[in-house]
Amino acid sequence: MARILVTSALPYINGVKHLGNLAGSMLPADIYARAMRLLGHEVLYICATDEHGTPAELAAQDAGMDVAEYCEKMHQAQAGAGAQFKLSYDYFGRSSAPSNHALTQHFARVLEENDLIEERISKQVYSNADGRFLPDRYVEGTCPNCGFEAARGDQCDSCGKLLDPIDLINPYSAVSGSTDVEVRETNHLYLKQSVMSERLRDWVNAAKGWPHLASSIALKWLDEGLRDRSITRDLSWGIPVTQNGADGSKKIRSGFDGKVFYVWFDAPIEYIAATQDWAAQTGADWERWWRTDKGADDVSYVQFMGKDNVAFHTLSFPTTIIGSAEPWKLVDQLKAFNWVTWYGGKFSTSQKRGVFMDQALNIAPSDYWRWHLMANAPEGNDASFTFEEFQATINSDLANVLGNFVNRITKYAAGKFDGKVPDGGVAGEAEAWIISELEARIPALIAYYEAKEFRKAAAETRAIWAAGNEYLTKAAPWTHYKTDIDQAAIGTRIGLNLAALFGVLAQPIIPDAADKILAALGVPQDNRSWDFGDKEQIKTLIEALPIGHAVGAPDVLFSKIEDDDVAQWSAKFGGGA
RNA sequence: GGUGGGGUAGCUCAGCUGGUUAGAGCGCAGGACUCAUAAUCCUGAGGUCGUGAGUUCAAGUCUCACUCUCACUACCA
Repeated sequence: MARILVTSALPYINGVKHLGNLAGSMLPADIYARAMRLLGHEVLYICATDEHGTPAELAAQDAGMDVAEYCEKMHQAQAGAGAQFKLSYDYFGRSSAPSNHALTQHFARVLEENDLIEERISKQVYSNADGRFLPDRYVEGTCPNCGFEAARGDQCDSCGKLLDPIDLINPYSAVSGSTDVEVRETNHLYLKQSVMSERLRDWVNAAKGWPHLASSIALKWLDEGLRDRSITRDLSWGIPVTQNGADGSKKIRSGFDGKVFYVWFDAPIEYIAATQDWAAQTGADWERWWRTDKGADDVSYVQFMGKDNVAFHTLSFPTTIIGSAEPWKLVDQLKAFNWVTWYGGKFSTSQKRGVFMDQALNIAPSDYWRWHLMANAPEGNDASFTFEEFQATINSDLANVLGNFVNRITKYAAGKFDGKVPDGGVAGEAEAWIISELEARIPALIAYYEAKEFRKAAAETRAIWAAGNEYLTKAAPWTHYKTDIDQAAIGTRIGLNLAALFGVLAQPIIPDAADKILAALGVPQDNRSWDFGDKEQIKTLIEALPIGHAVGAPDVLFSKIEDDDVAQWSAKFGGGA
C-alpha cells in the first residue's frame, strides 16, 4: 500500500471561507484522503490557517482586536467550520506556529547560503496617518487612464488598466482615506527565482498527472521569464527576519526591524511545520513524510488548490525546496480547481452575495454541500452555484436515488421478512446483471478517485445507486412474494446487500449519511473498507451480510429541499440577483 | 494591453493522441410498476459542437482570424 501525503491550500485567516474555497481545495482534498484511506493506503492529510499579511492586520484592526488574538479566534472558527464539514484533517495547524517560524527562518538562511537571496532597495507607498507601508492595492486614487475616482493602485476596476500606485492622481490610503501618503525607499530580501527557471521548467515538464490548468499556468510564468521576488514585507505581524547565519537565534537581521517574511514565503512551509506539530502531538515521525533521506522518497505527495494558487505552488515554493539543496519532498501531483461562482458572478462578502461555510450549515447538512459541490466540482471550468441546481441535485441524487433506495428495501425487509436478511431463492438474470454492473463500475469508481476526477467519481457513485433501483425493478420481490417467497427473498437479500455496499461506497463524499446507512444495516466498522480485490471478490459483495442478520430502516436519510426553501434562501442570500 | 482556461442539447457538464447515426445527469413528454421520501424503472423529443475561413479521404477534436467570458499579470492572498 502506498503512503500518500495530502495538503490543501491554506485558507486565509481573514474571515470564514465561502463555498468556492471549500469546493476548490479543502473538500476535494478531504474526499481524496478518505477514499485513499478506504483503499488501505497510509494517508496524512495536513492543512492550516494562513495567518500573516496585511489583510490579517487590517481585519484585526477593524475588529478592534490584537492581531494574535484575532488570529486565534479566527483559527478556532475555521477549525470548527472544517470539523462541521467533516474535513478529516490529520492536523489543522497555524502558519503563525513557532515551528513555522523556525522552519521559515531556516529556509531563508539556507537559501542565502546558496546565494539565492539578496537584499535590494525598492520604493513603496507609505501612509503617515496609518503608520504603515501600503501594498499597491491599498492605495487608491483617480485613474490616470479613465478618470475613475476609486482606482486601486495595482489595477483600475473601471477600465482594467494595470497601474502603478505612483501613477494615481490624488492618491489616498484605502485603509484610512488619508491623503498623507508618500513614496519611501525600503529594503527587502529577494528570492532569486530567475536562476531556477530551467530547473523548474524541467521539473514541470516531467510532472505527470497534473491537470492542464496547472501545468499551463506554470509554463506561462516560465515562458514570460521568472522574476526575482521579494520575500519580506514591512509589517509587524509575521515571522521576523532573523540574522543571517544565526540559525535558531532570535536576533533580528540588521536593517530588518519591523519587517517580516512575506506570507507567501512562509505559508507553504507551514505544510511541513504543521506536520512537525502533528508529529509532536501524536508521537509520530514527520521526517518520513518530508525528508527523502528519511523515508519520504516513497511518499506520493498530492496538493489541492484553486487556480490562483498554482504559481506559488509550482514555482515559488519549489524554488524554496529545490534551492535549499536539502532532501525535502517535492509535490508529485497537483490538482488545481477553477472557481465556484454565485449565479455566474463572483462571491462577494461586502455585497452579501454567496454562502459562507458557517451559514451553509444553517441551511442544509454538510453532506448536502459535500455532494453538490463535488458532483458539480469546478474541474474543467468555473462552476455556477445556484440554489435551484442545489435543490435539483440533492433531491434527485440523494433523496430519490440513494435515500429512497435504502428506505424502500429496508422497509420491505422489515415488513415481509421480519427485519432479517432472508435466505433462499435462486440467482438468475437480475443477479447476473447487477454483478456485471458492479464489476464494471466499482473499478471505474476507484480509478476516478485515484485520478482525482471528482465529478466523475460522484457520477459513477450515483450510477451505482441507480443500478440498485434498476436491480429491484428487475428482481421485483414484491411480485414474486405473491407466488414464491424464496424468489422474493433473494431479491430482498441482494437489495439489502446493495444498500450496505452503497453506504460503503458513499463514505468519502457523504460520510454522515454513509454512517447512518451502515449503522442501520449493522455493518461493523472493520467491514467498511474498500478492499474489493478482483472480480471474484466483487461477486461476493452482494451476499456479504450474514443470513438472519438483523437490519433496521434508518430514519429519512435526506429530507427534500422544497421550493419554499429555495425562495427563502434566494431572498436571504441574494441568489439570482 | 499581455498570457492562459473556457464557449458542446432549455440547465449543469463529459468528449484521450482527428475516424461509424456527438454523450451523461437534471428538466420535459409518453409508458410501466406499486416495495418506497408522489419515490423507482423503461422509452422518446431536444444540439448547423461561439463566428468565419483553412488543412485533411475525414474536425467538436488540428491551424489562422474574430467574438464572448473567466482567471492571472509578480507588493491581496
